Amino acid sequence: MMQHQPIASPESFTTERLCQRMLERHRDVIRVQKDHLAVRKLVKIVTAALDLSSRLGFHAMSLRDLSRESGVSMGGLYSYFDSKTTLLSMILTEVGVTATEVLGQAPADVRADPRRHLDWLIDTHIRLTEVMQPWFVFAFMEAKAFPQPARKMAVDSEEATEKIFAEALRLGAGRGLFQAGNPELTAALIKPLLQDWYVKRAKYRRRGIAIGDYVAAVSAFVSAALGDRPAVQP
Amino acid sequence: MMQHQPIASPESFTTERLCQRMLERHRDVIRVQKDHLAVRKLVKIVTAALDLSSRLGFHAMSLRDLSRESGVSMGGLYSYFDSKTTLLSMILTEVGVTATEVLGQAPADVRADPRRHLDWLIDTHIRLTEVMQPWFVFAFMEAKAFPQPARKMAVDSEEATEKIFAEALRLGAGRGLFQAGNPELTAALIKPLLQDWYVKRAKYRRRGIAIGDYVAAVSAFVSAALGDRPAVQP
DNA sequence: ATAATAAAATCGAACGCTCGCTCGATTTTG
DNA sequence: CAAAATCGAGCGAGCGTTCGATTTTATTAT
Repeated sequence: MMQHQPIASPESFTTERLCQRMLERHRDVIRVQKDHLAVRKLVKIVTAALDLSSRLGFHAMSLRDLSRESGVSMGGLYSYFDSKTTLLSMILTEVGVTATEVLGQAPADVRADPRRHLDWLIDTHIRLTEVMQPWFVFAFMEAKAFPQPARKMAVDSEEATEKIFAEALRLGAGRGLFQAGNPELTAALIKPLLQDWYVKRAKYRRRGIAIGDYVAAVSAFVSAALGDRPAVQP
Repeated sequence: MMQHQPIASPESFTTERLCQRMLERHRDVIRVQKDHLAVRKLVKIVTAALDLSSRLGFHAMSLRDLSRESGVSMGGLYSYFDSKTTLLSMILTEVGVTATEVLGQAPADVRADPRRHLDWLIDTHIRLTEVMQPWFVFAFMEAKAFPQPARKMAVDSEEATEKIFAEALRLGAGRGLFQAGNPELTAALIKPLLQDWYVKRAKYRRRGIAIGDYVAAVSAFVSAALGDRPAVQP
């Protein structure tokens, strides 16, 4: 608990840690008091919820399904949320907060160089969504079913990410590194390239494309589009 | 009925025509016999279904919602499908078939030039999904809820589209027009750029980005990434 | 034109079932 | 042995679906 925590890298976001953060954030709703018990069950519940939702969608998942799959009784579930919709919001919140937090944490020296910053953003985004794949798919697919406040948060989180990209592009264009006539539009086009990795994860797995290949491909694709000449031996 | 039909352009796929095709394809399930009556109601039902689904998802839409919104009674709905799942499949089938059909119809002279073919594919894909936006969003979002056969069709349709892109890329690379080391992966990266236009349609509308701007941006982005130098005055 | 009529299309109340959710009884924990 | 955590049967509401009654449609006879 008190141990020193390194700067959060994508890999550090295990389900366990995410559920810990979830517990802290929703202490008012979660009625179980002992942390170690609460986290242990939360992991079971959230894991089952993400799994069931990914198969048929959150709405199609009944709480009886969730109870069976997680091994927590119907009544027990309601010690962790006060409605099915609250569970939805809790998961989404965690995704939004984490994404914004991680992507805003580029080291100063990386941020100073727009070219490196862009590569760092691409790499970090893809690696984070790889580690939290079920979470991100959930947020992406169920976003429309959110209650108003959570929904706005999802949109804001998406826009925040795009802003970070647009800022790096603008800075790079200002220094004559990129041809980015319209940084906002270019950032908007980079986003779906990153999202495809988790939205269509099964496709890339089927084709045997590893995460490193994908990062490299997106990175090359983007920098070529920006007018960066690919690195060649002199 | 007997009138001469031009080569299908994206714009020709009105809801009315799509429902006509839907009727022909599902004559065995649809119990209404008079075509003009059937098409008129199908338009109402499908329009309402796409609208309601886009708001909360297909599963969350009850048939009472659909009945109210479409103006067709509960019993009446069941003259047009034999289960809620069948309605889902009917809409998906129409999307898959139409996409494959339209994108495979590039004129011979266009197909002969990989550069033009690529631009044609980008332009046609975006314009088709613009005209059929609710349909494509539906297929994209509800794909996981499909019964096995319809689901496979969705995946196949997606792969078919990508194959057409990969083929053009391979041809162009062979002629030394593009740097496309891995046509499959490049095609896989182009796809989400096209999908973003309909999946995040609201975002682009909010930002005042017109379809022509988007087509141009994707086209420029892709050809830059492929090593095509942007056209400049000599 | 109009009225009569059989077929087609439409309707909506009713059925059985499953849903989200609650709460008193029971088990586990420290 | 309290307090905390967990359980699962039971509640009312709303679901997808059905089906006999009713209205609309297209055709025929006047």
